[in-house]
Amino acid sequence: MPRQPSSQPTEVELQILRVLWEQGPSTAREVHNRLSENRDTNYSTTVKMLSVMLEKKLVNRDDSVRPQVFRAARSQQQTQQRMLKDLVHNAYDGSIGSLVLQALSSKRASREDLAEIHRLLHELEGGEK
Amino acid sequence: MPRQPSSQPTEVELQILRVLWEQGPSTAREVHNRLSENRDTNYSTTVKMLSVMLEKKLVNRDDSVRPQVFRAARSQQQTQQRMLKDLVHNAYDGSIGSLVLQALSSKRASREDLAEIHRLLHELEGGEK
DNA sequence: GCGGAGTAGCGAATTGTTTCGCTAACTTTC
DNA sequence: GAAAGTTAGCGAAACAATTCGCTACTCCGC
Repeated sequence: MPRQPSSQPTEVELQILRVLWEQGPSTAREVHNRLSENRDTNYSTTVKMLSVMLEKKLVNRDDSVRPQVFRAARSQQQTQQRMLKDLVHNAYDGSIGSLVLQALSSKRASREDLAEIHRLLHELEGGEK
Repeated sequence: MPRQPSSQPTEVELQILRVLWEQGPSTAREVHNRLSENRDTNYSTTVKMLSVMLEKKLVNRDDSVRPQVFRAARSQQQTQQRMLKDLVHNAYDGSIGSLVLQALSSKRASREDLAEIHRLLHELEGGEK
């Protein structure tokens, strides 16, 4: 019996998506240049990954220009959201709270983040009757 | 050129680990029974997965008793911690704060969780001079 | 100690991921 | 418009994850 496809971007795919999120729509060459700063990888591989990701609809491709331009199909936020949800579901028994608790206690967030979190927290608590 | 192994438990492995965390040290049969409540899987598969996980050191096995008993090699907390760290690193550019913000704003945690988070937050803020 | 039931494990098949060599097509430059 | 460089893409190889059939082993009750 076959196994079910994961639907989540893999590690390498995520690296490519991050490039696209960071520097916006890019050619294969541009993606590759950025990517090869951190990983030792061949241009062919980058192109292939992009074509695989195109099939999975993780990216879009604009064929009307040369060279072709790739875009992330989903925003970073959407993708994070989904991955986070998956993690909570798979590893935290669905409890966001316990994830947050662990995140906060394990390492420290920046001062600004803490303030922001505090603000948001008040809002949430206020929101509840 | 080969690629590097992931080091993180996969989805199925995680399911097995969750069984072990929840019901403690268990035989293959016990793991399987629990597992097959949710997924349609063969006993052979469970045994194989356990043996793969043994090689990866995700679980320990006590051979001195029959049938053999499996234990999770790491606690749920440790595992969560590591997965969380990975997610933050791979998808959130290392910013725990932004993960927490998203977690809190996207869905709501339970009332108790919120209170707990609030308490912890005070502590953290107080802790910083 | 034999037969049946459950346990342990190997090895192969299948699918998914990542890699890159090689070729073709297209662009630019002279 | 030919040579040189760049881009696009296919197909195969290497490896990882998941599945299960089949076999052998262990243990129990008789």
